[in-house]
Amino acid sequence: MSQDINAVMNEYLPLRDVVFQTLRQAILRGELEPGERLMEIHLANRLGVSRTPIREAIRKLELEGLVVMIPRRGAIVASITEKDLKDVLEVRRTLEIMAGEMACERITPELLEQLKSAGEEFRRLKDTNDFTSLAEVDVKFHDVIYAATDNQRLITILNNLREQMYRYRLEYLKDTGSHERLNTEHYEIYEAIRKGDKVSASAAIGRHIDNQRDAILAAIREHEKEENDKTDKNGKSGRIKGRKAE
Amino acid sequence: MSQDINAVMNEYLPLRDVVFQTLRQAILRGELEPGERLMEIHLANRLGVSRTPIREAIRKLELEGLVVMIPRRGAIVASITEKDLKDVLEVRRTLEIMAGEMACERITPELLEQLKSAGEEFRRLKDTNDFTSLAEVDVKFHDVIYAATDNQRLITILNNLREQMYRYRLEYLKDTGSHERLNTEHYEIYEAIRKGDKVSASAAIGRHIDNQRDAILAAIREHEKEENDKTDKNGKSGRIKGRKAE
DNA sequence: CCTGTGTTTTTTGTATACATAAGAGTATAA
DNA sequence: TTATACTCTTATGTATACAAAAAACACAGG
Repeated sequence: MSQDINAVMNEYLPLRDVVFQTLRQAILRGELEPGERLMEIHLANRLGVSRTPIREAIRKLELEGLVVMIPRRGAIVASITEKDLKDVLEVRRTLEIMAGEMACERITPELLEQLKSAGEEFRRLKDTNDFTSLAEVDVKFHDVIYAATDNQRLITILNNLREQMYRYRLEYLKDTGSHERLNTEHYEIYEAIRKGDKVSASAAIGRHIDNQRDAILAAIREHEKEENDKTDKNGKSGRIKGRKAE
Repeated sequence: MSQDINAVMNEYLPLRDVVFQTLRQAILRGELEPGERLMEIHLANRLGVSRTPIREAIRKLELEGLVVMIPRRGAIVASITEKDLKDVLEVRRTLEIMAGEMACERITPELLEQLKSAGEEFRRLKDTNDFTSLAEVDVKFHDVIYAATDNQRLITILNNLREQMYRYRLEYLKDTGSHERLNTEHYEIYEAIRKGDKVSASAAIGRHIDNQRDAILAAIREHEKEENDKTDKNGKSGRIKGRKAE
């Protein structure tokens, strides 16, 4: 079909973009740990390209805040402090509420339908152990609300803020006890948007993010505690790359 | 003084960053027009560096959305549609209000003092024709509010959003009729924050941004009308670089 | 055992080289 | 005149080369 032809036509991706997406994923998934150095030659060999695309990808990661440059030293994976996360969540809370209120006014019937399905799918999955799918559906749910705002800038910013905590998402979704509450919250949000009730939508989304916030912060603290225990016990911590940077 | 030593120590800036800032300024000030191509060799010669730093700077501009890449064709300066600007202003309005409310709670006496001075300085300048200084003071006023939020992520996003319209700022500040109103608005905002009155602060900032919005949109429409008149009259429009891109 | 110094290695920052795609221009044929 | 094929130019995309800074190391001296 012509769709395929189009796909082939758009198939061209500069190496720098491939590298960018690869590194980005690796950082957000935690495969590259905070503090770990990104050495150009090493990455170039590993990915089978020259330093040039690597460097250009790093420039983008730099602007996105996923890596930090140390002059004449190169890039290291940015570490997120608890303060950073609180800041991100504070902004995200405001913008998620904004998006929800806008969705109340602007959502289309098709998107409303999609929102419903996403909610239902979450409900179906909530008692399974398929955390990856669960995370995807959760993303989908919010994506629909974003799309309903018809504000591309808002969507971009919200996606970016959300991705900042991607590393912790799976972590806290493993707390199965919260699934029921998440499900309820989704339903409340859906209902509020369906009715066009901005006040309820705002309140529900606020609660939703607050709960997420608490869960993520708890997960982080748990995670850090484990890390400390590990390094305390055996000095030669399992991995070299785990080193925090100054 | 030791401040100077420190300055010298931090004096090192990779060429890519110099180029980045240079190009960025040029775009935001309108020296590089929307649709204009950024050709690497040309820029390299002009700035006296090789293509490498130019390319790395372009990668950052790309992520920031200030340029758009066309595959195997290079970068062109992104053009802002009216919809884009409305989107930006919509998000900015929400976040400026958020910042104002946070400032009500968290502002320190020193920052409050700075806010007062910035307001007063604006008042002093408002009847002069020094639009550049006026713009700077206006920036300063908002910067103080941002600083008071103690939320670095919010500050970064707000700065970015504000810069998106930098190209139009001088334009609309030339409308001297609005200066008195701007001055009043600044005072209202200052007073609300001083009192810690979130409701008033929110309302005042909302009005402030709404007015700015109207002024900027008016300036753009005026600007575009002029452009059209120009190109309509003499087919060979004065500049090659003015060409819009597809 | 620690400390300071000179040397080597590694890695970045920048420049340049080379292959290829896209576009412009040109000549030729209908 | 218009269309088409062919060349030629230009600019990008990627790889490589080279200089210089920083880190790692070794070694002499206290």
